Order: sequence, then C-alpha cells, then structure tokens
Amino acid sequence: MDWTEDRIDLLQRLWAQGQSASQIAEQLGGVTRNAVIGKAHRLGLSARPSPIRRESPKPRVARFNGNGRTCLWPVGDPKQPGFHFCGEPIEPNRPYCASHCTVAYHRKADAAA
DNA sequence: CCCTGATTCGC
DNA sequence: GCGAATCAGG
Repeated sequence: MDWTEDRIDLLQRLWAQGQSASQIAEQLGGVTRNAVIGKAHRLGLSARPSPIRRESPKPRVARFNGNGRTCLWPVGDPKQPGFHFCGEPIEPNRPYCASHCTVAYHRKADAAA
C-alpha cells in the first residue's frame, strides 16, 4: 500500500478522532496497526495515550513504611479509589502519628484483661 | 491473555 | 519512508 495524501488524510482524521491504531488500520485496510502507528509517528502525530518508556523507571516504592517517618494509618477503604494513608509525621518509633497512635494502641481501659 | 501505543531495527 | 518486530504498560 502506498501512503497517498488521501490515505494519510484518513489516517490523521481517524487518529484525531481518537480511534485506536488498530481501528484506523482496519478502516484503511491493507495496513497493520504498526504501519498506522509508524506512519502517524513519522507524521508527527501519536503521543496521545500510553506514555510508555523503553525502561522501567518506576522505583516508586517505599514511601510511607520503610521510610518510617510518615503515618501509615489507612484512611478509607483499601478497595476504594480514595483510599490513602494518613501521611502525617509520626511519633518516634511508631508507625502512626500521635493521634493515630492513640487510636492504634488504645485498649479499653475498662476491658478487663 | 487481551488490548493499547512507542520505539527500534532491517529493508 | 515503510512496516514488522520488539518493548512496555494497562
């Protein structure tokens, strides 16, 4: 298949419409999604979704516990999107902030042993 | 395992 | 310049 102005126009049009490369390739016909992506990339398009990198620069772990300086009191439901950790400064040697330490370690004083 | 796009590589 | 191949992420 030769990339005529017509085809390039269609490619850009569909791409701009937000359709996936596979869809565009399918509608163009005779081209694979790779061809579409490759052409789109050469045209200067792409870069909509998938901000991938050729490496794994994701050493984003250990932020609240190995660190040992922020309160890791779970707030909300871990299954819920809004779930987070308290994050406030903790008491020395404790995993939680002062207030959450109180909650964490509070036993019922009257709860007989 | 499916999908997505990005980048790389050879023609 | 082209597209397959490979890589990387959801």
